Amino acid sequence: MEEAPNKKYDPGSNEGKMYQLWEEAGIFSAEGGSASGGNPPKGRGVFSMVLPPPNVTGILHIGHALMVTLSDVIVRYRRMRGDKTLWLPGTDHAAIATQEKVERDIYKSEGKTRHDLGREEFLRRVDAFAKASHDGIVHQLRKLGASLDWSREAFTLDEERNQAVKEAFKRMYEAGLIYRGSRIVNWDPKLQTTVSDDEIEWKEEKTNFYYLKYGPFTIATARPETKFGDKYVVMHPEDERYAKYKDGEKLNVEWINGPVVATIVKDKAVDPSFGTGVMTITPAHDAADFDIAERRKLDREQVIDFHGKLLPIAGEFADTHISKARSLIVEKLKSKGLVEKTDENYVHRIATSSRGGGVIEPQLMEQWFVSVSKKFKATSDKINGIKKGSETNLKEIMLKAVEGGQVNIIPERFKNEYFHWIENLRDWCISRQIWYGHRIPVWYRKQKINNNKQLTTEEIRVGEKPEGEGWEQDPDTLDTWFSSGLWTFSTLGWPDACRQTENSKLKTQNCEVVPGSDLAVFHPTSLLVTAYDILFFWVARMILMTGFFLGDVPFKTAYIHGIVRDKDKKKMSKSKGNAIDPLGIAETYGMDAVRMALVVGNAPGSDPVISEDKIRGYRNFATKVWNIARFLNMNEVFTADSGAKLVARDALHMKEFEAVKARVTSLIDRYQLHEAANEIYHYLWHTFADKIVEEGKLCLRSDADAEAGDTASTRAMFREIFRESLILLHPFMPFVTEAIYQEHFAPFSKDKLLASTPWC
RNA sequence: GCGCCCUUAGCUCAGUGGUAGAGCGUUUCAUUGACAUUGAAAAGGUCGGAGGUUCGAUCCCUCCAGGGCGCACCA
Repeated sequence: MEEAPNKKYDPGSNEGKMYQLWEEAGIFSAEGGSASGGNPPKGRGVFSMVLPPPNVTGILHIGHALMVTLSDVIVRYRRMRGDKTLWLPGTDHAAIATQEKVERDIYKSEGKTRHDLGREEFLRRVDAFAKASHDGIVHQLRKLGASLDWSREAFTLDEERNQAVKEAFKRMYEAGLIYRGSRIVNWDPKLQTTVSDDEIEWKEEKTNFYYLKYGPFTIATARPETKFGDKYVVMHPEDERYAKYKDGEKLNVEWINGPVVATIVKDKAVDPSFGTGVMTITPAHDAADFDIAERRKLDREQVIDFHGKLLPIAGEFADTHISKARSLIVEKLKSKGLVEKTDENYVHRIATSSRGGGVIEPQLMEQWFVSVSKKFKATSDKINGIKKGSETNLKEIMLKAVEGGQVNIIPERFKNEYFHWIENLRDWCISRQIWYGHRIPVWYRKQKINNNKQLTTEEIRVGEKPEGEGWEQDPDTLDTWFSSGLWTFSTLGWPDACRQTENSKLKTQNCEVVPGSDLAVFHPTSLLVTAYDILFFWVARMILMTGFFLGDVPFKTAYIHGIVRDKDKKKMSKSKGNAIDPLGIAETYGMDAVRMALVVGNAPGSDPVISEDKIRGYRNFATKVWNIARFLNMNEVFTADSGAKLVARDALHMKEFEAVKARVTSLIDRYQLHEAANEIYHYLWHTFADKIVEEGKLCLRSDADAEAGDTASTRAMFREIFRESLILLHPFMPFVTEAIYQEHFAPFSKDKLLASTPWC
């Protein structure tokens, strides 16, 4: 026996068609997208978002699907509400991540390093890889149903964004916020570059803790291999035990490679209760030691080179890699009788690079930094607590923007983490010793900049390549987050859309926004949807950059979602093999089902657990909705007179449905998407289908028993509730709802597409 | 060390100051004209523990236990 046609909803044959329909109708464009045809009606606003640009390191994973779905639900809703709606797409060059990926691939297939290929050829390879990734990502975003305005697509490393980066660098440099400094940075000897504080992963390690004799003192250390240059011995000024030693006093001590002159330093940084209360310091390889050296103007000497090998200061151990040196040095110390005891169960934490897993070696290096505490004059009153013209700094801007409520973070608990992070924030090292990324827009002639020397304009230029001979560009590139920090406004036409005012004294940041430009219309953006793992990397830095360049916030609300977990609560990742590929699974169950599974039950900020079972459950729901439509169609509901007078029972159903509409609407407005989706799901299946339709069947079938008015009333009620249910469900399950709408409603509606039908 | 979060049905998670919800799983029954990707029903929870506030607490407060996370960090 043959099956009835279209018994099952077939996502495969519908989803592509529906997306094409939307794109061709131009409804995703900010100009034509809203239900009112572009210009927001009175009382309606403007709604804008940028897509957190996915890294061009490969394909999208389920976490992207989550972010895209949550965003798309809201964007589609706002569009149906009649707002002038922009959702701006783009991709991120992801500097270090992309470079590393390509380097690995090349090494695997050709056995060559980037140095073998040379900068130019290597960058060509990276660009080719990035282009391919980009194309895949764009394809995937369409598959996900993302209603993005493709006419405004951007890339963090394209020409416009490069202009923005150069301009931003220049203005910050001129304001004194970007400076070249010699500071302790996190050096990754494996990748041969600095990494930011936030890219550090701390790992616990059990190791030996050596108590060494240093003249009359005993010092404790886990890293004897760094101790060659130690000539300062530090203790707390009020430590009774060492009261007889005076600050600045010099002592001769026998040390690893012979006698050295040790200088006593009394400093409160030492904790008298830890170890022996005395330590020697290694300012070139430890941030805390460096602070002391900086404060007390002490010498600092590099002991370990950038490849992790000991320098000549180590004497006989010079050129030995630190991983091998430790045991050798301990042997020597023992033979000299300098090892007092060894604690074998010492647990401490070592810094590793989250990019490549290499052990970080703190190094004293010259790098470019953004100062988070240097004062400058505020250029606007837009952030509560900071007055125009008053002195402020980047830290304060980041703090006040959230504290004052200009940026609302959902869920609220992330505010605490954010504040905590800012309190401890140090200057941001923005230079990277890699090739892929925005080259630092600084040119030198004759000599390089250094923090002790002021260079003239004959020696340094910032911004654009200067005319004339002999200029050489800084070889480094910028931290990828420098360009993504500009994202909300670099994508909207900054700096061109923001003319600098000639007569302003605050030339560096101040500018006038060109009326009618994207920047004027859409910035600050309404909402940012992103995962909590980049709260500091990105969210905080956007607030920093926008605060400085526009005196404003980048977005009014940040909706922070979690990290997708598998059934065992493990983070999904390709390397673990537990990842669900959103597109692969959607081929089986349909993208609508994947989207619902990502939304329902996933409270803001918490980690959603996604399993194939859950997706299958919502696939069943899509089929259910499809079959409701089939049933109603069989019973001539869609061709019914929608103006029929409703009998009391049907009017009651309508009234109850009004309450559902109100709840769904209010829940979306409050970003309770997980509840909103659940509400409409329940209503459609377990109230409308199971109760109202089942009950109405009698009325439709046994015409003999029913009054004509009853039947007409029931049909009209079915038609209206179902039509509006499709509207409520559309942001969550856009494909199946549009397919049903096209088949049964479009010919009778003056609006052609469900996606641009006004919200009910 | 400072701070945050979680602990609810067998599993994974929502939720609320007033008889507890979803997905999946389990049990029973129904079914050839929307849908077995179904329907009807059932089993299953003293909402981590102990106090407190309240007419009433799973929800608010305090403490405790277990788990997770952020930041800082000691040589």
